[in-house]
Amino acid sequence: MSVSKTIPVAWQRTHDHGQCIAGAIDAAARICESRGIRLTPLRRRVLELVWENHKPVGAYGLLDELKREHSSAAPPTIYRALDFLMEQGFVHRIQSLNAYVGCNDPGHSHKGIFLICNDCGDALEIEDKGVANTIDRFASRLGFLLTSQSVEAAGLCPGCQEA
Amino acid sequence: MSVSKTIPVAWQRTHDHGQCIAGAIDAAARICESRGIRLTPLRRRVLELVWENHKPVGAYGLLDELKREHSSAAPPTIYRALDFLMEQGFVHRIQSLNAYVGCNDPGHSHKGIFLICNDCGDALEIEDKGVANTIDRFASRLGFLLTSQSVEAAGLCPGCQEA
DNA sequence: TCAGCTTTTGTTATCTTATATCGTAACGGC
DNA sequence: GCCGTTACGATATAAGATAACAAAAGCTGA
Repeated sequence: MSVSKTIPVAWQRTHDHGQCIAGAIDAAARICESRGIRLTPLRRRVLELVWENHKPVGAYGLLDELKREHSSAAPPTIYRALDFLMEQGFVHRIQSLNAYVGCNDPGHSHKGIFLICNDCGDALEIEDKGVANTIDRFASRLGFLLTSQSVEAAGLCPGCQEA
Repeated sequence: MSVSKTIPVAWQRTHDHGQCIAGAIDAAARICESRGIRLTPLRRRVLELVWENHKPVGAYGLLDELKREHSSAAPPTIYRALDFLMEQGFVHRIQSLNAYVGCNDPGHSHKGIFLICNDCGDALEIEDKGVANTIDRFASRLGFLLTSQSVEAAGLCPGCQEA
């Protein structure tokens, strides 16, 4: 894969999928192993499908793909798998899109930021402590006990601005 | 309204609704006036309904309330009104709840943070430049052109922790 | 090994949220 | 008063998510 000079590398990371999928699945498998839980064929396949789309995908999009090879699949099939994958931190849900995307860095804190392109639909996950810490400070100042947070920003990615 | 000593005042702001509704409607009316757009009776009523619930409300919840007095209301009625109110910055959408809430401070930047209580369902809007600026910096560093952002944190508010 | 438990998946139905589409009515400038 | 624009009415349907219960698969220990 060649890297354009006009587009920051960090943005392109999302597009660099070829080998990433296998890596992500392997990582998930190892994590499951170490946690003593089961990455069943179904769950593994859904995780693959999430990664094979290089963009956030809706649950029913995944379901359509899964049905091609697994005709018994129904909405609960997908949602159960996604719930599992999210609990384990392998997949993120993009709230503003009702869509799901593979986590670049499972095992980590999951307090990332998503930059979502309104044109091409791609989403870049940024790991950052700064925003999360600011939110933490606000919460504790107000006596609020945090359990999760979601930071999403939408706009136009470098590639789509050119067009 | 009395202010508990164990709960930070800022959190309680959300609950102080009595006079706020009229104020919010008036503010919206003035802003519409100055922008040369129309706060029709329907739109005004939907804005009131949003405020009358002191928590984020779903579109179909609003629709049920609207139907009582306006039997012709249907989903598009509510969604059109909400779209208008959001465009004008009078109402926020809470992505993680698919729900809508009045904006404490229309006319302002709309780069707030929401702290959402998983127990009582209340949402506190915090105006903060820090998080927004951090996101802006990330975006411009990556060449991303921002148009909107959504920062939501969930957990337990002070009141619900006591229980 | 197989009985009994836990976890996962199958199956059907239903619920919630949101849009598409097309027709009609109200408003506002000229 | 005409006419373009904007707003609303009405129906249908898409899209997203969950409830509830049955069946199968995997694990565990006698």
